[in-house]
Amino acid sequence: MNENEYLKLDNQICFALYVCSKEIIKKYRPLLEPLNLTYTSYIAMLSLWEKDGVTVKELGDTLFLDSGTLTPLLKKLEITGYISRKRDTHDERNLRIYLTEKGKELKVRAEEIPGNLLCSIYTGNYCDSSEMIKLRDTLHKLMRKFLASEKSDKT
Amino acid sequence: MNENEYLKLDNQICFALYVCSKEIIKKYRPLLEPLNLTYTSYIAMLSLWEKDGVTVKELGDTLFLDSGTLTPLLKKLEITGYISRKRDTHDERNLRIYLTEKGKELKVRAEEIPGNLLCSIYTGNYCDSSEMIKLRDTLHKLMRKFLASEKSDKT
DNA sequence: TTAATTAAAATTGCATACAATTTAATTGTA
DNA sequence: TACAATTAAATTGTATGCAATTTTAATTAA
Repeated sequence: MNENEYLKLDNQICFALYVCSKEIIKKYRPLLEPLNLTYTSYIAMLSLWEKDGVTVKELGDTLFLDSGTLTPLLKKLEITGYISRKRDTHDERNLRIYLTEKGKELKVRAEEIPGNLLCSIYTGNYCDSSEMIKLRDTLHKLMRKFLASEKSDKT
Repeated sequence: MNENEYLKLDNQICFALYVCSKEIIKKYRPLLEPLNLTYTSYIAMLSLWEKDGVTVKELGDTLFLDSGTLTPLLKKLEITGYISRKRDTHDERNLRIYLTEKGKELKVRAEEIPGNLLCSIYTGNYCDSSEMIKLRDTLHKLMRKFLASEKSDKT
């Protein structure tokens, strides 16, 4: 690849990631709207369905989001009635997020979403399942790198 | 993969794309700041360095962005002095974007960015170059799918 | 034990993204 | 030729994202 090629849009991995991420998120919209969720609140719920009672900090570490994004998002989820926000009794700095009954019940309705979404992506013969698994694994390797480099930033 | 697994965050390809895209864009920031560019204005410049004189619509098709995002972005690039915006003489609906001399000169300074960025991602032994090429190819397949599905949306 | 430091959320300000609507220009058609 | 339909930008409104700062609580060190 010569000098000039490096600036070509087609060679930018980040641009491809950016486009694919945005386009898939657009496809989530009609599936999430009936549940009163946006994509960001959806991944927050996914995380909480796996483990709730976590602090904003812990949730942010999992979702790669900071309090500037999470605070208003979680306030809305509380208003919608899916979660409650309570200060930790032992350390008042921590705000802990708990699923409400309504929030727990939502999981059942959410279960059909991944399948519906995959339908709109997989169909056709562009990508087979093994290629998607390989994709996910490569991305997870990258994510682990970001986690590691964030730690070293603090040093 | 059983029912419950589908909602696990680790199995969401979109979440992995979303995180990787955001984290890489963060790494661009310090490299782009000296050039007075944000990530979005950077990809707009990348596209214009390949081909300028295009309409907002054409640029939007290339970047997967709409006029709601591009109009304010391009106005800023015009103020910075990298581009000029001129209505097409033959069809006044079209706004054509041209690089200024300053905008063309910027390309030289931008040439070191892809290399610097890759350094901050590749280093270590998590991802080798062939894996990144495979990643890019898979993402390009997905992008072509999005293009195709957008066309069919209009039908 | 108090002052300095650290830590977690919240806040502020700026830059996207995009759906939906509006405005202006062009095209197709009766 | 009028006029409806279409098209391209721009505008409006909502929801992020994140850097930087502020606020409050807890911890550490003098």
